[in-house]
Amino acid sequence: MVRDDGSGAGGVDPQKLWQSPQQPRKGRKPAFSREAITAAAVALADAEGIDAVTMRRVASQVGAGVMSLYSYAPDKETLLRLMVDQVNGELSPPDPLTGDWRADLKAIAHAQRALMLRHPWLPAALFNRRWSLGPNTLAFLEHALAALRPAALDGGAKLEVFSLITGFTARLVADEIAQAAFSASPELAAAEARYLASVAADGHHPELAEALSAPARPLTPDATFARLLDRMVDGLDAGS
Amino acid sequence: MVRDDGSGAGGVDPQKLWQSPQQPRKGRKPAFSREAITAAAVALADAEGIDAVTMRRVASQVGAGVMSLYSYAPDKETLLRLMVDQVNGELSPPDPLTGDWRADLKAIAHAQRALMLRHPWLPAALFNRRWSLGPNTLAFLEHALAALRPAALDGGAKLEVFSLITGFTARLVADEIAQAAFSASPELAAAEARYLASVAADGHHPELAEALSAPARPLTPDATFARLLDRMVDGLDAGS
DNA sequence: TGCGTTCCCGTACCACGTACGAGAATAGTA
DNA sequence: TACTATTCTCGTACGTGGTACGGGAACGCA
Repeated sequence: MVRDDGSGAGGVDPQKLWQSPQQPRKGRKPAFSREAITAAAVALADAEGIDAVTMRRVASQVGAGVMSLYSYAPDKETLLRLMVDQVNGELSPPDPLTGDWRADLKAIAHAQRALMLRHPWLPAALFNRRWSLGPNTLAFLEHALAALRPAALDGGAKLEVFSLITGFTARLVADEIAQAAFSASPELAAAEARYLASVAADGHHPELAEALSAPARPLTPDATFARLLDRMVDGLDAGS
Repeated sequence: MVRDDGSGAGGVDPQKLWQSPQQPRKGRKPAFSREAITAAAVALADAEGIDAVTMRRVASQVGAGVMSLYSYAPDKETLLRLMVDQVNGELSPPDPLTGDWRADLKAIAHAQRALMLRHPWLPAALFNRRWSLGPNTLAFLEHALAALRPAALDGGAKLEVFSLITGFTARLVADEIAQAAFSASPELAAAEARYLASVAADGHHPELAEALSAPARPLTPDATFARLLDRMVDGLDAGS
């Protein structure tokens, strides 16, 4: 079951998860691999959305029985964490650092945004579960911390900034994706527009009416993201 | 099924949902009410988490049969939207505006944070679904737009700022809640600490090792939120 | 060859959202 | 007062989901 809030606090010991004790020599040889299973799950999520990622469908995609998956991940929640870490691997190798930490931070955010657009389920997957620091995620975090080295921030603040930028990016990309899906359905968009028009006309929401009556700026999502990111990053270096 | 990404774009016409055509005079009288059902769902989510909100449990809580709920909400997704709008009603009446839009915006964010702490499922509920503008949400949005009136922003930018502040608050509160749940389990926290220590000691993550070795600042979540909020809001007024 | 170990996966259970449709309650009409 | 149309209630049932259980198959080693 997909956790919808922050409670529950994840259940698997990270050492058991990420630091596998290599192959023992005895017993039947594994017919599949954690990587292949995770890749199949990612492909499914990319193609049909996160709801398509069920244990049955992932299993059939890799040619395994359903319960075989449980030899590679103790539960579905863990499989989702593996998915997140696997796609984070696409962030390597990152752009080399320039020494300008603001510019480097922006480059990091842009790379994350591109990743999230490639895997539209990623923003929600990040929001819904606690950070799970697999090897790829750790590598990228390490890179981000290196980028922040010239900034006058202590360790905790650096981690905070990284989390903030990631969350900011996830939110904007989620909006962007939702907006795209929404606009793709003319009837839904029309219904929404009709509703907003009736609200604006009811006399109880003058500010909203005015905000909606402003001419829609033809800004691309890219421009909006870049502009807000600049604001946010430039606002970060005001001394504590 | 809980939507986990932004796709799917919600399915109910907002006019049908929010602008009910009052009571028709004919037919059997309703035994329950949308408000009571929503309140029961909210109470359940507050007490046991969002996963406890199932149609069966909500129904038994209000003393109804399961299928009776479908006379008041066409599906579970809609019930979740009703929940969000109902708790947004707790934001009224808001603090009066001072005319200092930055201060007013901060007050708005603090009110939202308090609401989210009271209803820990709210951040994820907001993140996972598209904005659903029920009457209470609209009233609060109207208030926020009024607060932004003195700012030199066009209509679209005001809406953007509101969305940004809400998302920022949701993210920090989600972290805060997750952290609290995590710390509440000594064994989980210990396992994580052990894992991080081993990562820091592996020699491949010097920046992370340094960041973690910094003495933990004894900052309260309140202070952290206030500090980051100040940075963010003060960074907003740099001209576009 | 046998044994211990590891992995594969068919079957089964329970919980979920919700479609269907029969029955009960109500208001308007004759 | 009957009749009827309308509106709501809710028991049953279906399909799908995660996953516990446990028997059997494949492998390394003695």
